[in-house]
Amino acid sequence: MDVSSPIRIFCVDDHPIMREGIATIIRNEPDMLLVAEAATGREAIQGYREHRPDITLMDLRLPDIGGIDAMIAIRTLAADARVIMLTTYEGDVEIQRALQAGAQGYMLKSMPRKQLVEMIRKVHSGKKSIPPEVAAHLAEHFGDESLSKREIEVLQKIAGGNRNGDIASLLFISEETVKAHIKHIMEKLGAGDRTEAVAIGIRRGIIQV
Amino acid sequence: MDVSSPIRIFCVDDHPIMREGIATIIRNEPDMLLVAEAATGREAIQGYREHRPDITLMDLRLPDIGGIDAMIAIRTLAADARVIMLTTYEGDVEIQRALQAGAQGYMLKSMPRKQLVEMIRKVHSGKKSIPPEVAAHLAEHFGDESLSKREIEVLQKIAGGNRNGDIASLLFISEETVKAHIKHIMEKLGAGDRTEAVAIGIRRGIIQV
DNA sequence: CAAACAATCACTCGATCGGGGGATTAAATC
DNA sequence: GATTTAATCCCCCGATCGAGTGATTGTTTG
Repeated sequence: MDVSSPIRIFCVDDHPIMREGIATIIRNEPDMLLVAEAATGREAIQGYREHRPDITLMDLRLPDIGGIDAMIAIRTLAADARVIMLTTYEGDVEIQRALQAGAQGYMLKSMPRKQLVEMIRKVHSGKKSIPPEVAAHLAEHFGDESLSKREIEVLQKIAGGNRNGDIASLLFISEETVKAHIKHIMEKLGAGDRTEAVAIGIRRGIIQV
Repeated sequence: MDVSSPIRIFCVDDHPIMREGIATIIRNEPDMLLVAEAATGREAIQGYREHRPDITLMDLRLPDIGGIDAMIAIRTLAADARVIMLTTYEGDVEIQRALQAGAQGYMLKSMPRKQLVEMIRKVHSGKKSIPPEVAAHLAEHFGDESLSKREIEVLQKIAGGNRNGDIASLLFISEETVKAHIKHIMEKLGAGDRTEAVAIGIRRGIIQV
């Protein structure tokens, strides 16, 4: 291990206690250095620009700009940026989106310390890293058709208690079209009715509550 | 501050990183001492019995026995046990249940370090402590009628995509009774239809997804 | 270019839902 | 003992939903 150039780490999380924990873990690793912290997506982008860290640990849920969007912004201004998503489980859709958007690692907050530092080293060495627990969640819905933008929009309205006619008015389309969308949503999610579709959508992170 | 007898703290959380953060924060407070850690509800009860801490910091979501039930068990064997719930926001119903079950404090993981140590001192001195952010969530639904056991059961079935007839069979009651329950559920939650009732139930922590 | 997909709309029809009116019983609370 | 609440059941009926079976247009992709 090259002591002269430690892995420079940037930690983004809106929970101060969590940041404290990450800071302490990194402090105990001689080959790592925490160079900056951020609590929001905006701060994350700004902080990356300033510090140019080797590894960015990014929470998914942030107050202003979400973790995935912040990562996309960072990777736009530095395509080689290495980002590890560090979060509580949020539904397979979020994992998928994060990896598609270029995350090199996806770590659950419930995992042991050791696994975190191992993942940091692995990603720093240029490899991607997805723990088996995360991969399992991903595999569970692998190959499932994902909802289109419009379908998600409709599902969101359904969750709000809107009837088909209401949704039609809100989206400026006919009620028949709404029904077609709902049919597809139910098929894709494997739901028996609109209500189950909402429950599944929330569980899988497709819509927010 | 009496240096000879620090506040003895017991930390229960299934996230190792979070425990590390709490440990570090407490380590920096000269009048506090972390005497034990636990990662599950069962371990929490066992750990309390062994260490008899002054303050127990308890996460709401734990793998085996939930935080609230673990607290109830602890308070059964030591009625004067002081427990602070430390969690991400889970819905007002959880806060309410925790406080009703005897928690002396309710802290969100998104709050600053300082507030945590202040709460620990306050609760140790015998006061209850609920931060304004948490109180606001509580107030939002204060006075709302809560769902009965049966109603929650029905709501859970609705979320599973069951039709009224199915629910009737599953619960060995008539479909008319199911409809009566659903009517009450929608009234109490202020939902326009069964689907919105499910969305609200999930958001408020009444049913799990 | 063909194929696949997203998004739009139309018509029918039986099943399901939810509002409106009740009612009874048992348990808990006052 | 009176009141409240939970849980159960009944009938009627219009509104809504979801299945079935279509179609058109534009975009993306192999």
